[in-house]
Amino acid sequence: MSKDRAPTRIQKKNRAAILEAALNVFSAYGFRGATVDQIAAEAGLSKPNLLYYFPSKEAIHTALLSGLLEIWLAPLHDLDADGDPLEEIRAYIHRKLQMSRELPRESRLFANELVQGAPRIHDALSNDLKTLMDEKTAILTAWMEQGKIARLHPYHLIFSIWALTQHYADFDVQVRAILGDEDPYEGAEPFIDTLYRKLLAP
Amino acid sequence: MSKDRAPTRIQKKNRAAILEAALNVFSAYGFRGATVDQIAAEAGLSKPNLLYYFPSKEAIHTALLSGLLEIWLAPLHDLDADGDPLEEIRAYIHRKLQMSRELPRESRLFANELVQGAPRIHDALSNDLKTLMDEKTAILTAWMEQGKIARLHPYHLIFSIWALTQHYADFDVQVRAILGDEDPYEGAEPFIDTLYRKLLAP
DNA sequence: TCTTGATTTGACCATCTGGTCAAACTCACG
DNA sequence: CGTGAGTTTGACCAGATGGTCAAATCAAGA
Repeated sequence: MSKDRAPTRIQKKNRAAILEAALNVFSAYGFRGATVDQIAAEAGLSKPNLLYYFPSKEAIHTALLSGLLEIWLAPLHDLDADGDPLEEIRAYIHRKLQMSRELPRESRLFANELVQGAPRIHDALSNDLKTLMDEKTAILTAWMEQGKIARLHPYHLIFSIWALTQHYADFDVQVRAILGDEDPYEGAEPFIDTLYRKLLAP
Repeated sequence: MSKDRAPTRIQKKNRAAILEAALNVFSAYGFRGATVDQIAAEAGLSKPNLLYYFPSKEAIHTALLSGLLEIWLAPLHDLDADGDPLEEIRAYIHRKLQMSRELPRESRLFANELVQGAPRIHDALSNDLKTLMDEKTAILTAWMEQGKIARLHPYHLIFSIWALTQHYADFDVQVRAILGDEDPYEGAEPFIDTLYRKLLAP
């Protein structure tokens, strides 16, 4: 592979195809359960060809995760201290729920990693995520002290939003086994909205 | 192994040791990520000896899951139509949260399975779980119609309880990366209690 | 104690899996 | 075109993994 040149047309196409395929396979089977052959087949490449673009299975996984982490945390990043408290939080919830609906594979990719102790993203959790959390919970705390929203444990407030929204992507099979044909998000959206409206009222 | 006789002392001990070891390993690495050698070592047996008690890796996993499913659904089973609505629900939440705290491995065992599409317990979800859900949501709906609790989508109400309680077991690493030394359940218990108190008020 | 069934194990096997490599092929550009 | 860099592949390898088996060891009742 070229040393440091700008990526060729083919490189761009194949790298993208590999990451897309890896997202499918890793999110469905976990790191250990996924095989390089499977990813290669799904990307329409031979295994050696895939390994021409990424040095190892681990490298693909890392590239995927770090590439997606930013997207994943973006909604929380957007929480604005200067906006209307209730509206900001509701917007955050709305974006998170939308992400569960539109990016369920990404959600399950992280879920797989987390359930198994996050061996490959432990650092990102303790650094990037922790920092972002501290920053945003400070905003929540300020709102609480100003009496703009109910006084609650700010960390658990965020946890609850994560839990409620990602549940629908991560445990999709279970939700659908119970709801049958009913669209999960049809009911989830108003339910969660009501929940936080009641919870956050000062 | 004996055909159908009562299990010997040794059989009892070893089967129990295997299931205990398998719970550790499967919950931490998922089905595919776990190895028979690892389970055998953790159970203090040689691999062939382990396979003398269970015919295959799959069989161990199945035995574990079906053996635990009952325990797992017990709290919901206990929800009593004749009790006080709010107290019944709060007691259910309390039991679920306690299970997350005391049986995190079991929670992650199911989480691993669910995130990956529940290939091995799909039937149990559509049958046992679905049946139990329908039965219990009927109770909730009745309570709502009697004006004893707020009118909400009963399925999503249960989902929310699952999501909020299991989050602490399943994504333990993430929670701890953020809370540091603080005991997650210390804050979670009152937070969740407050949440449902506000949510369910008619 | 002796015997018989239960238990344990070392050696082994087939398959899968991540990864390598040299050779072949393709493409873009002068 | 021709050429060199970029791309692709068949063949291959070492180690891991699930599982088998015959032989050895152990335990408990007659």
